Amino acid sequence: MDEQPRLMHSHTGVGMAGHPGLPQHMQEGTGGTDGDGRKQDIGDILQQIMTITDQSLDEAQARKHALNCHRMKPALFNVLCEIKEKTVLSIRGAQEEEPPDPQLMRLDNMLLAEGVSGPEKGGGSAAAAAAAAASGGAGADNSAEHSDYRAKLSQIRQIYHTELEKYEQACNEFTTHVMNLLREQSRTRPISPKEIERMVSIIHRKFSAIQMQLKQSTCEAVMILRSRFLDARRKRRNFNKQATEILNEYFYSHLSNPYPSEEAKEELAKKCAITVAQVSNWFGNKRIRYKKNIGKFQEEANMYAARTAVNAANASSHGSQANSPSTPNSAGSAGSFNMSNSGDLFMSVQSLNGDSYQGAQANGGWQDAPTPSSVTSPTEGPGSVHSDTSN
DNA sequence: GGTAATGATTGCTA
DNA sequence: TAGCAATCATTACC
Repeated sequence: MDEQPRLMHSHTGVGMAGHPGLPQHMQEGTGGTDGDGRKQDIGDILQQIMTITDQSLDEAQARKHALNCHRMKPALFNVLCEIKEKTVLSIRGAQEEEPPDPQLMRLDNMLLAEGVSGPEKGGGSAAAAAAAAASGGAGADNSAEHSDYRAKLSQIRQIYHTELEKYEQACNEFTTHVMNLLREQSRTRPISPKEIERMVSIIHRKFSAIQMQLKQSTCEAVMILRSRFLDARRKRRNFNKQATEILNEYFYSHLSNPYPSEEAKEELAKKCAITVAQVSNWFGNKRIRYKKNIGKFQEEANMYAARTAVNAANASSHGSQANSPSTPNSAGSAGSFNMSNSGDLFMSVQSLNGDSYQGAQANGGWQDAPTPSSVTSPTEGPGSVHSDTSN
């Protein structure tokens, strides 16, 4: 603001006539008496402006009014505006041409993808569906989780839009205020419409920085929500009874070597409607918990052994009726897992007969257990179990 | 609310 | 890289 007197002062010495920026009507007739008169006018105006601050308020007001009504005032303001454009504002102008902020673009894209900005339907539920699919959760619980996720996302969306509206309103109000102020001031100091425009864009940039903060916080909130939704550990569900039974059946029927092959894991996963990784986790947990407390699992082991024995017996009688005794995979509920004819079954039956069910433990905690394929081999019999335990 | 059970994760090892 | 051991976090049950 204080640059104005300096500008004026610097140009008073040069003289307005003949100045490259001087409008035609101010430059014409510089050689005649009319031209001298105009020079005198401009000199007077500038002199009055320069001394206006030395005067009392009333005097200054009166002088200001007189200046405003002066016939040369519009021309003088034009010149001053042009000078301003060519000096200070041109430097600023060069800095204004900035590419769109990549950070802001990322935030906008994310908010759009998550359904926070953009149309109400679609993004959010799509994200929820994707998240649910990624979590690997099954069936009934998902709908409740979805609605919970959507409700929370909707809350975030609502807060975001309310805040955004507030910012936009505040920005508009402030912009209007500044524009009015500058228009008002343009009566007493040289302010071009271009300069007002520039000021508006500066204000908008300041407010968009605030908007970016809002977008960033919203993105963070969505990220937290998503991570909570996706975090399987928080949303742990016990496997259903049938799945646990299938896994236990396999475990106790392969007690001498409870290490299912990849194929067996896949088969179990399919049967239990869980992932292969979950099958691996389950067997890992089961092995270690069984080993730590065999006594506790004794009853469970006996139960599954009895069940497997019954299944094997049924299958055997059924097989003899069908005249096909050499089809090991047909026996028992475990079907393709080949639980009949295994050494583990022999051990289980032994335990039913009152023997201690320590066979599996006797092989050194499975440290020297044979490979899964050898255990599940149809040719394997009780003898192979003893060879296992002998290790 | 306390506790056991259980599925998942992490760090380490062979 | 699979498996072990410890641990975490949640669920189920009392």
